[in-house]
Formats: sequence, structure tokens, C-alpha cells
Amino acid sequence: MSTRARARESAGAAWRLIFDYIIATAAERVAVLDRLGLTPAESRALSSLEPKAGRSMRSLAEEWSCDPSNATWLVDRLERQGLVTRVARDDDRRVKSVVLTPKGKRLRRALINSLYTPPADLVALPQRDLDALRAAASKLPARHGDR
Amino acid sequence: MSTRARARESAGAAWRLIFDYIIATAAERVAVLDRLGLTPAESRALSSLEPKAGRSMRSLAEEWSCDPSNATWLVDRLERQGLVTRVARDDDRRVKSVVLTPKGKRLRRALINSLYTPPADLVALPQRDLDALRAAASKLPARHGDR
DNA sequence: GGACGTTACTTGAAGTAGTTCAACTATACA
DNA sequence: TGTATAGTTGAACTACTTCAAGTAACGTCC
Repeated sequence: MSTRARARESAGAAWRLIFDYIIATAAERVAVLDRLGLTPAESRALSSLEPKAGRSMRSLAEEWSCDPSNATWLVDRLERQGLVTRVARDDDRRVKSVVLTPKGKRLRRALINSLYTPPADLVALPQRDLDALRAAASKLPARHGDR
Repeated sequence: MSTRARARESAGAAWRLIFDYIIATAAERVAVLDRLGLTPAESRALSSLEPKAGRSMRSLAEEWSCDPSNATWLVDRLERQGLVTRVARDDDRRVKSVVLTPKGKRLRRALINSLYTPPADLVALPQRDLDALRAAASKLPARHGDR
């Protein structure tokens, strides 16, 4: 068997297991959003907003690959919940900078903390496996995509 | 540091990396569904249906944790697309068995094949890491949850 | 410096996907 | 004959998407 084919086989097996595990734990994440009173779209929006820097509507719409009017709609929702504010940017008054409020920052932190908390099954793995998992995963590209 | 705390730390780091990677690759999976003409709910429905055995509406509604009427609605959609058929069970004529048609089986296979194909970044990892990843992941519970 | 095309964002209307609830039918079971 | 169960129907609602049209601010070219 070629080196390449061997890699594909191992990667396939690993991916399948990981993917299944992600699906199996999906309900926990739904429960998190539920508890925080967020829809999936709202949670994605929240995690797109860094606590320090505001972001233009356009850049958000691009990250979410949606229509600008959709971004307006979603940011409206967040604004009505007091999670973000819009501020017109001084250098270009067409651009609205979407900024997290203190409440928004707190909720974002709570959201990320919950989602980043490893499921119990994972913590229960042998330390050797956890280290290997971490080492392997750290070599994956940390694409700053639609998170 | 306690053994426990160390596990939590490694698991946390590993989980965070994996989680980010799953989010980063989410668009690929959306593209798969798109290509196959399936909504997320339909794809979940399809993968709940084993090619060999039919399943009652009730058991489907339970697996999807939704209202029975919701299951009716979803299965209606699949049936209209020729992916499943309903057959009344002989031993209890109240129960409808939802069965994949040949077309449904083919589509399910295509769906699972696509989703189980590991992303290129993963295949590109060193063989050593892939083996470790696979070994670690195989120790996770393969909960047969909402997949 | 005033008209002109462009860009950022918003508004409104229409549509799809999915959820929830209450009411109903048909079958089973006691 | 009643009561429970499996499934369906219909109505109302939320979350999201798409598209077309509109407003305001910017940049530029004469």
C-alpha cells in the first residue's frame, strides 16, 4: 500500500470516529445555546465579534456568507437584546461598526467557555491519548473561518 | 497538578482545537448537503434510516426529539422525493414502518460517503499523528445518538 | 464645487424550513 | 365498551433567506 493510501485510510478512520463523536455530542451544544437563550445564528454572530474591535456589517455579512440585509436583520436582533451597539465610523460615516456591549461580552465569554468545555468522555481518556490528540490536532490549520 | 486537572487541561486544549476545526470545515459539509439537494433535517433523517430495517414514526420522532407531527412532516418530504415509503406493519396496523427506497439507499450512501471523507488537511497530517488520532478517537463512546 | 457612479447599509415583501399545539382517525388491547 | 397508542392534519409561529428598491455618504472627474 502506498504511503498516501495509508494516510487516507488512517485519516478516514479517525475522521469517521471524530465526526460521529461530534454528532453524538451535538445535543449538549444545543442545550448550551438553549440555556443562554441564543439561536444558532446568534451564537455564530456573537463569536464573530471580538471583544476589542468592532466590525463592519459588510465584513460580517461576508464571514457569514449571507446577504447584507440578512446581517442587518441579525445584528438588529442582537441589538434589541442589548448585546451589541452600532457606531458609525468616524473616517467613513457609511460604515457601521458593530461593537459588543458589556452584556454582549459576558454572554460571548459564557458561550465560548461552555462550548470549549470538553465533554466528560473526552476528559476520561488516558492521558497518553489526550496528549497525542492535542499534538495531532494542533497541527491542523486553525482556519479563521466562520466561527 | 493533580492527575485529574492535567487530564482536564489536555482534554480542553484538544477539544478546543478539534471543535475549531469542525467549525472551520462546516462549510464543506453544507456544500455536500447542497450538492445532494438535502436540508440538514432531511440528511439527519436519511442517516437515521438503516438500509435493512424500517423504523416506526414514533421511534424516529424520539430519536430526533421532536413532535410526532414533525416526523410526519419530514417523512412526507422524503416520501415526496421518492426516498422512503411507508408500510403499515402487519402485526400492528397502527404502526407505519418507514423504509428507504432504492433511491433513498443510494442517496444515503452518497451522503455518508461524502461526510465520512476526511478533509484534505487531516489526510496531510504525519502518519504517526493519524495513527494516534485514530487510536484515541476509537476509545470514545460511539453513542448511537442523533446521527 | 457640483454632478455621477460606487459603496455601506437599511427596508420591505415574499418565501422556505422547522416547531408546537390541539384536534382527529384508526387500530389495539383490556 | 372503554382507554391507550400510532400516526395525521391544520393552524399559528419562529428563524432564517433572498431579492428588489431605497437612502446616505464617499470618491472622482471635469
